[in-house]
Amino acid sequence: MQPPSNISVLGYALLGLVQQKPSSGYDLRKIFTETAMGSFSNSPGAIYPALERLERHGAIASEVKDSAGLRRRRVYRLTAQGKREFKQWLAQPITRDDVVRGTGELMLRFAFMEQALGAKAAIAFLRKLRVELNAYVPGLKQFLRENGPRMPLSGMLALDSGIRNYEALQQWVEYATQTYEQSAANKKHSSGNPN
Amino acid sequence: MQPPSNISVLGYALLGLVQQKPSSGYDLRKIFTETAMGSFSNSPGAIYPALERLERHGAIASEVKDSAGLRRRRVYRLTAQGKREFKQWLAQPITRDDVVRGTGELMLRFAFMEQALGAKAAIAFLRKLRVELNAYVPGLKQFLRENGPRMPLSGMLALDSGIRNYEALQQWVEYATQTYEQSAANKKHSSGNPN
DNA sequence: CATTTCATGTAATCGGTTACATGATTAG
DNA sequence: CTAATCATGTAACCGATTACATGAAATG
Repeated sequence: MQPPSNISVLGYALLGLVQQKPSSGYDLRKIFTETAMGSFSNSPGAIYPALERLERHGAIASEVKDSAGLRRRRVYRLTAQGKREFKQWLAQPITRDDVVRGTGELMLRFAFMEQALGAKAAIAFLRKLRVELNAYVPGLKQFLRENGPRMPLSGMLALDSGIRNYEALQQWVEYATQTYEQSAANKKHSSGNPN
Repeated sequence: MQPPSNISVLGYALLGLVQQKPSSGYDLRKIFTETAMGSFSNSPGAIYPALERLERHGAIASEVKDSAGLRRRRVYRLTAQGKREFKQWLAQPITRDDVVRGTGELMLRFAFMEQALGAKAAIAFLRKLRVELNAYVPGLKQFLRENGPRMPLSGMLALDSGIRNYEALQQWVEYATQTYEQSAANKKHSSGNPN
């Protein structure tokens, strides 16, 4: 239990992916280049050291596989400790800072949330996100109303773009909440906190 | 004319701000904490070294002012070279990577564009952004259609959120374009490339 | 057989984070 | 006089970027 987890966002992204499926560094790089997770670096100089750090930290463990004529691959899987730390990261309360700093990390957390914490946690996350957005967005709009006229047109528009982003996020929160409630209604079992 | 400009995004944000108005490090920190530019770090350990680098690089110049009982302030202004490099950054063609990596930097560029390059450049920027978005977004939607059903619900929704962001941006591009065309029509002069 | 793709690394550099330090000025 | 705010720094650390290196297997 090293000095309290200093895992970077990239680190958590990697944890989430190896949790879904044990993977090699190469697999993970491919995910970053080929799927919609392109906001992360796919460079070997980022991923391989990050994996090494996570392994040293005890969050993942590796095993070299030499299967069937293919080149040797070092496959990582999540350890029990890693799962614990990953869940902790997911379960963090949403802060205003999370919303200000950009919603990328929040979305990353949400993307992995259902699998790791269950549907109930995902719904609670959405509820809290709605609250934070409702607390934050009106201030932005007010700022635009008050200062917009005095700003250069492009500056004002850039700010407007940011606001529209948050508004789109608000709408998404409603949509996502509905989707979850429907899905919870459809299958009557659902959503106990999975191991 | 040092090794070709290695200015960071924060660096360009600072250039843009001191271009609008010569400022001290403290002024700039306040802007990052108090206005909607909160995505940038307001920590002294980020800003003061960044200003020093920019000055060493020759993009800004400083002057210590001791005006009227206040504490000494080191006020930075943009140099001719700095203005040149700043414009270069603004005038860069929009790449697909700019769109994939996140639209924050693009918006920062747009926010400063009118003042530094004129309305025509801003309109051209919007046109190019529209093209890039039209080239990128359909692929994302297709990916969602094809893989969504097989993804965990929260993963699918997170992807959907990203797409909605891009769609909101597309709508904003239309709105911003119209706004600029109106504003260009209103004042018949407008939009020659300012010095 | 040559080239591409698979797959994992390594080294230099550098910017940002965190935390601490310092002094001057204003407010209560 | 004390506390808060103004204002500028500094130092340790660390993660990401960039670029290079290597070598094996598959492809043409």
